[in-house]
Amino acid sequence: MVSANSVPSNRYDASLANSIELKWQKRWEEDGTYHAPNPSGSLASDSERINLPKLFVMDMFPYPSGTGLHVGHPLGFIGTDVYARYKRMTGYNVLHTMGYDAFGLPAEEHARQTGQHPRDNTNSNIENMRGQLRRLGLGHDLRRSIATTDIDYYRWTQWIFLQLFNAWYDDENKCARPISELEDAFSNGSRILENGASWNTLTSQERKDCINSYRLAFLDEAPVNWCPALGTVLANEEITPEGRSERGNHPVYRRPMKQWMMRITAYADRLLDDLENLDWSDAIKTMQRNWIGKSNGAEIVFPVADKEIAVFTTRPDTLFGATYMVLAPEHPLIEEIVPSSWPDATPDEWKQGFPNPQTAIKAYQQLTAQKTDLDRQENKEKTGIFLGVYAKVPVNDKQIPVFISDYVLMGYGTGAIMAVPGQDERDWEFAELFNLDIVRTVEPPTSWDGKAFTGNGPAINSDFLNGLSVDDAKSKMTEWLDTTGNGKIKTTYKLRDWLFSRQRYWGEPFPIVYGEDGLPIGVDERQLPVELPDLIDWAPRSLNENSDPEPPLGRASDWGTIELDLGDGLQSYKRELNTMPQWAGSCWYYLRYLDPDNNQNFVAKDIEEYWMSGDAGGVDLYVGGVEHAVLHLLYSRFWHKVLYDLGHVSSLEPFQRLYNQGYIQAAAYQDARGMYVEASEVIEKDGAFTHNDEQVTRSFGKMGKSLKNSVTPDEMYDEFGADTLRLYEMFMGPLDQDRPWETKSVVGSQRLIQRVWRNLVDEESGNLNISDLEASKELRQLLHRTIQAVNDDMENLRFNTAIARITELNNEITKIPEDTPREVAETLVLLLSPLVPHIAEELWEKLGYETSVVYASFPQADTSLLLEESIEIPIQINGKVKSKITVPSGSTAETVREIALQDPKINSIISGKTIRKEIIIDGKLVNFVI
RNA sequence: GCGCCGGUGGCGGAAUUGGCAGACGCGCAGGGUUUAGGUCCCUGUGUCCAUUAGGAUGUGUGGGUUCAAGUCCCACCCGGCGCACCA
Repeated sequence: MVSANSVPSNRYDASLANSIELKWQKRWEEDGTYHAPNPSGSLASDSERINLPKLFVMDMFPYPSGTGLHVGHPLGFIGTDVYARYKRMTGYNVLHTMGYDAFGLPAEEHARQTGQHPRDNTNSNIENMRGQLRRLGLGHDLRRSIATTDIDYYRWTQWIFLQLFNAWYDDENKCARPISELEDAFSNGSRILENGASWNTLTSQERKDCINSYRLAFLDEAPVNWCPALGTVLANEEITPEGRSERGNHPVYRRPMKQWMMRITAYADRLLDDLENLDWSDAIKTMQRNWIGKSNGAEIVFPVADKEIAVFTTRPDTLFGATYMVLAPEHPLIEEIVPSSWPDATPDEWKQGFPNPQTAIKAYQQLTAQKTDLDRQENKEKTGIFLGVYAKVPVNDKQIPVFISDYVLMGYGTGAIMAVPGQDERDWEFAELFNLDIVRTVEPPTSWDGKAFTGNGPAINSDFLNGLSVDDAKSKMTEWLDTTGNGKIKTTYKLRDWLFSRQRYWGEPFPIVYGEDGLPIGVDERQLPVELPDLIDWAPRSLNENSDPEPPLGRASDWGTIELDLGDGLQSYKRELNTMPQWAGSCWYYLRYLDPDNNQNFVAKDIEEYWMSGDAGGVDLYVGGVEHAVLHLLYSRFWHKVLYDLGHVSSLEPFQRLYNQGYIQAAAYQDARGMYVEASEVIEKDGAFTHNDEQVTRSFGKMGKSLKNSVTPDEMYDEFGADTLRLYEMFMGPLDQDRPWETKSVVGSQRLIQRVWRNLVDEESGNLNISDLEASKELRQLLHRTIQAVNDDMENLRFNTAIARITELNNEITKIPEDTPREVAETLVLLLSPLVPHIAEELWEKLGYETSVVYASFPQADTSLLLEESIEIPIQINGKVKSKITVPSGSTAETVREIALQDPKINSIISGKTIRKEIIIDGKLVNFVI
């Protein structure tokens, strides 16, 4: 039906946009337009592009959730797509694809609720998301797409696990090596056991235990984070600062359990040092540095009763100022040293009314155990109690009292400190509370009126250190400790080993079995994959903090036992029933993109070398949210370094350049009860907001289901089209910044495409409407200045300003009364094509090209056209602009000065006055000071 | 408390090395096209004063350096993020 109004039949509107978009999406898929050739293997081709420099662009892959995408999700995906398209047009073989991080809790929860197998649910979610991303026109090489749940994928995740299981960390050479080399070294005597025992005298069981204790993936009985609500244990990285689960915010309890661990601590120094060479934001680097938490210092041994207690300090130079010692309430030696009665002359305030140290200590320990981590953090009032014993300071033989207090943490250092109130604020506070001695060992400045002095200054009250600076005193004291055997240099880290097992169904099974001796054995790699069994029983279990975790795989009874021949005949083995955490699959997916069909190897060596080469090597651009700063990014770097050590990859780091995109936020509305109401139903009137005639209040937050403020891409396609959505998201602001979504502003981006279309195409007939005449000099100059600016912006991911420059150019084209000259029209289409690929393809085709615009050359500026013949220069008097003059470019300062002085306005201001100073900046401005 | 990032019109945001603040877009106002609304097109739009010409003022606050400061320096306020009794 032709409507009564007179909208031209070929106006660029949503329906035209949609038909163009669907046409090209189909064409691209049929033509394999975005297929990037590999140097060999199943994805090799005779394409010349293999000879171009490579570029590997990647997004943090999404979890395929059941609710689908909202417009906030694809911001980074569009950004990488624009960049990848730009680089394709400037002569790169670009690899860009998308995978799915598809193991995880939601699919399992869904299975519990519906009885549907997680695999079915996951696969349909992936299909749904693929469709949504395809509709956006993202230029992905879909042959390379993987899901972590694919058996052909997790087979190799298991293979990498075996690499870690079958490796140990050689501290001397600072790299991972095959575990067989360690065994050889022990048996031929080139390496001796830590406890000095002889390898030959060990039983075979003892040898296995010894070797197992060295593996990079190992079983350990250690306090872990047990979350009964989720039914699983969790890594430290998955616990919030409040001590709850990151997912779901459930309570978490610390309990010792035997679990799989990854020896990430062995890589602490390399993970820290190699940050230097990465092109990552300082914010993320700082977060990783904080998480690793390295501090250099010394371990000093204090005799206490008939025992020795080691403390860790970063300030060995202050040892002469140690006036008491504090142990963490959980310190294992407490029970062995606590006496049955208070020593003579113990001050009453140290006893706190308790009849003897043993009851006092017990009471304090109970008090601490009741405190949550949050209490312990928030309430920083010092508390503690005297342990009833004294320690001897090694350097001056002073007897100092030993306390326990919860301001000392068992999880850091040795769980014991020497307290130096003179140089430590916390110790000063504690010393005041218990009336303990305070000895300054660093002289504060004369103006100092504070308490503890933590700055630099000459050592005092410190015998052989007196007069030395803090740094010199540290090294001298460390030397003394070392030669006298009272201590040694020590480095500590906050980083703990990575808890790697989960009691979940929907994850990778471990390629591990247990023999009769109960020790873990790695499955032979030829027996991979270890496939997840199908489960029937999805019923939830009610667990509490005292329950033991129940791995769901334990319910698949046949599966748990297996007959294997591991070299000594067919025997029965028990399978590991835990599964790997979700981070396992995301640790290495970038490598599988490179060679997804390879069934001989996780990636072929030459293909890996081709795509991962570069300055320091790795993915050339990795874009994603800041929330993965320490989890995924740290784990992935760790695995990559292990693979590097074992010779499986060629680059030291996985991600050379990391870019954190911002989030799209949107207005959210709450009613009087504080409940969120559907944002799309809120009506604004005179600055007030109502929902069903009820007053609501507005705030801004991350777009999503919980704030009921989602806008879906589908709504945007119906109203504007995918190109408009892409353009709007790129135009909203810098890619790394959060920005509020405003549906009413989207029309501006549609107008730009509409005007470009109208400048090239007759809206009535749909025919090309351009001229073969040359562009005017002015237009051509503007064209080349635009080309220059857009290239610069694209290179630096500044898409918002690139779009502004293109808009300016198009506004000028709109103003010329004649048809648009072809050279301008073609350039405009090319400049726009990374941003709005569908309409660009359509126009490119109309312009007579038979090959895709995707591989056309991006315009390069003719620098000779960038110089202007004449330029406008502002003339200031006393720094304020009073007039402007136009002079030929390249005019001498003297000429500019003459013309400026002749300007009538300037002349009238300065006539009769003396010019005290003249500033003439070539081509920029003139300033007369009067 | 410590560290990092940020604060520019009604709104999103532009401004190489200090050199014309507010590019580009939204919104708004006026006009054109249209029976009307919408679409589309044109013009204007930091604030204040002035009918106009023009003038003053202006980048969180207060100081400073400079011929010239959104940009550099000092002190502070506000917002976001990270770390937080780490010895």
